Amino acid sequence: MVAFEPSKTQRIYLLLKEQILKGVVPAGQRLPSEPQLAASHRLSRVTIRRALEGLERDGLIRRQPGAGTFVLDNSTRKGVVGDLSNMLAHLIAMGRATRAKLLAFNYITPPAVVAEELRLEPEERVQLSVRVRYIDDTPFSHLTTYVPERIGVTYSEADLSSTPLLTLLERSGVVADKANQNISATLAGPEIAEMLQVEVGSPLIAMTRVVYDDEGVGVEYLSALYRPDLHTFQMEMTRTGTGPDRRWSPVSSVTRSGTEISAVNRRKSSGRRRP
Amino acid sequence: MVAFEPSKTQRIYLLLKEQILKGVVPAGQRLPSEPQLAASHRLSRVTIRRALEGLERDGLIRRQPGAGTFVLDNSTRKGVVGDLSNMLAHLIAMGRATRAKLLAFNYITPPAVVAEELRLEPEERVQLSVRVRYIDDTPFSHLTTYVPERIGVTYSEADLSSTPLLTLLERSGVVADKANQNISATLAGPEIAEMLQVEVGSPLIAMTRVVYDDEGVGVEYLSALYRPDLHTFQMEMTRTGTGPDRRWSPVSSVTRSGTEISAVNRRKSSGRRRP
DNA sequence: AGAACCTGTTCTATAACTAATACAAAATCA
DNA sequence: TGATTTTGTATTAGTTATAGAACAGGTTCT
Repeated sequence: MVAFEPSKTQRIYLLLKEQILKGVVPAGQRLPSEPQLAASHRLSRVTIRRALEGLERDGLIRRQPGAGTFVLDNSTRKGVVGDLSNMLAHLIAMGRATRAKLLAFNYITPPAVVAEELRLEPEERVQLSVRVRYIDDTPFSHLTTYVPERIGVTYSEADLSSTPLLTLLERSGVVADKANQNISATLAGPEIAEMLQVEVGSPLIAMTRVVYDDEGVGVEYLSALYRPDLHTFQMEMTRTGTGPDRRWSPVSSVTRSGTEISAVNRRKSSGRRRP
Repeated sequence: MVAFEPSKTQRIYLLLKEQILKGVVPAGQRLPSEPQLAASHRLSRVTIRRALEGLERDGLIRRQPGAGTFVLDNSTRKGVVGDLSNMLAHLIAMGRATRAKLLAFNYITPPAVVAEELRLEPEERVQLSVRVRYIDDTPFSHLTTYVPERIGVTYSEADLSSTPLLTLLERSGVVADKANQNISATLAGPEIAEMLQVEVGSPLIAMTRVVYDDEGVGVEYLSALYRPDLHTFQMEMTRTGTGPDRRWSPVSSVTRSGTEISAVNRRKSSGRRRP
C-alpha cells in the first residue's frame, strides 16, 4: 500500500510516462529538449536524462543525437492477453511455447487466509506449490497454489511441472465447479522481482482464485502474480436487463481467433466504420 | 514497465511485506528484532526502521516499545469489492456515500489509441472528461472518458458530475450493447498520485473499457485507475463444457447481499464445512 | 530487584544521488 | 558554410540517504 517518497528520477520518469500515454505529446512528435525539461521541472539535466533512459528502455521514445527525442507509436505494443477463462489453452493454441518451472513442492499448514477461504478443518494440512510460468523463455507469471492434502497426494511432483493443476485435479476425480476470482495490483518484492525478471518496485497484476467442487468444498487456492507488460485480463461484456436493472454481464467465453491484442486491434480497425 | 533501482528502504520494506503476506511469520508472532534484521540483511538500523514504519502505516504490524514488533491479522482488512458488472450500483445499494468530482471537460481530437478503438473517422473530435470518484470522502478511482462529439453534446457538464456516464448515454438514446474490458496494473505518476492521495510509485489497477452500441459503433472509451487498497475486481465463475473443451465461464452477475469482502468472508466461513 | 532485550531518539561519518557547468559531436536551418 | 540547437559525456560541488554508535525508557524473564 504505502510506497516511499520516490527518487526525483522515478518521479519525473513517471510524470513523463503519464503524459506520453495520455497523449499530451502525440506519437512522432518531438519532446521538449533536455535543458528545457530540466528548467521547467526545476531538475538537473542528469536527472531528466536518467528518466529519458527509462522511457527509452520502455520503448516509448527514441533519442537521436543532435536532433531531439521523439515519442514512438505506442498503440500496437502490448503483451499476451488472457481472457479470464482459460488463457493457457489460448497460449497453447496459438503455438507459443510455454513452460512451467516448479520452485517449491511440499506439505505445510496453510496461512490463515488460505485455511479460511478453503474452509479447511483446523490443523488440516495443504500441499504448497510454487511455479513460474514462461512464455518463449521469459517469465510472465508466478503461481502459488494451496491444495488440501488429501487431494494433493493424488498426483506427483513431476506431474505439476508438466500439466496444469486443474487438469490434474479433475483427473483425480475432483469436480471443479465454482470459482471466485479477484484481481488487484501490487508491487514486486525482491524475491518475486528476481523470479519474474523485473525491477523491485515494478507493478504486478495480483490475482487470487479459490476453486470449489460441486459440494462447495474448497479444492484449490491460487495466488498469482502477472507481469502487466506480458499479460492482461480481458473480458467481453454485454448489457442485459431493462430499466434500472440494466447492467453489464460477462459474455460466456468464446474461443477467439486471435489472442494477441495487436491482432485483435487489427481485426477491429479493419471493420465497419460509421458512414 | 521499467522501475528504477529502488531505495534500500523500499527494498527491505517490500521484502518484509512479501514475507508477512506469504505467511512466513504467522499473525500474532513476533518479528526478529531491529538489530537482528539489520544484521541479517546487512543494513543499518535506521533503514530497517523506516521499512517497519511503512509496514506499521499499512496496518501489517504493531510495534511495542520494549517488547518487539508483532504481525497483525491481515485476513479481514480489505477494501470495497466491485464485481465487473456494475460496481457503482453496489456501492449505492450498500449506502456508502460516493461522489464524483469533475476535473476536466472539453472537446479535443483524441489520442491515436482512442480513435482506433472507437473506430472514429479521421479528424473526428471527442468529448474528454476526467473525474475522480470518492467513497466516504476518500478518492478511490480516476476516470478518463472519451465520447464521440455527436454523443457528448447530448448532456451537460453538470450532468457528468452527478450521473454515471453510461446512464447519460442511454438517456440520450444510445444503446450500449457490447463492451470490451481489459484489466492490468501500473504505477501512480505524480498527477494521479495526488488526485488519488497515494504516494508516487504506488501500484494501481488499470482498466480500460470500450463500449459499443448495437451496431458496433464505439460510444465510450474509458480509462480508469483504481486504488487496490480500496477497490478490487471480483468475478464468480463456473466450470462448463466437457472433455478437452471444459473451461471457466463467468457467472452472470447476481446482486450479492454484501459487497464488502469482509462480509463475504464471514458469510463463507460460517458456511458448511467438510465433515 | 536486576539482567537482558526491545523500541524510540539523537548524533556523526560515509555513501549515493542530484545540481551545475563545460565541452564534444551530430543535426537543423538560415 | 556557419550559427544554433540537439544529445552524449565528463567533472565538480552540494544535498540527501544510509551506516554506525550511543543512550533513554519500557518489557520480559530469572
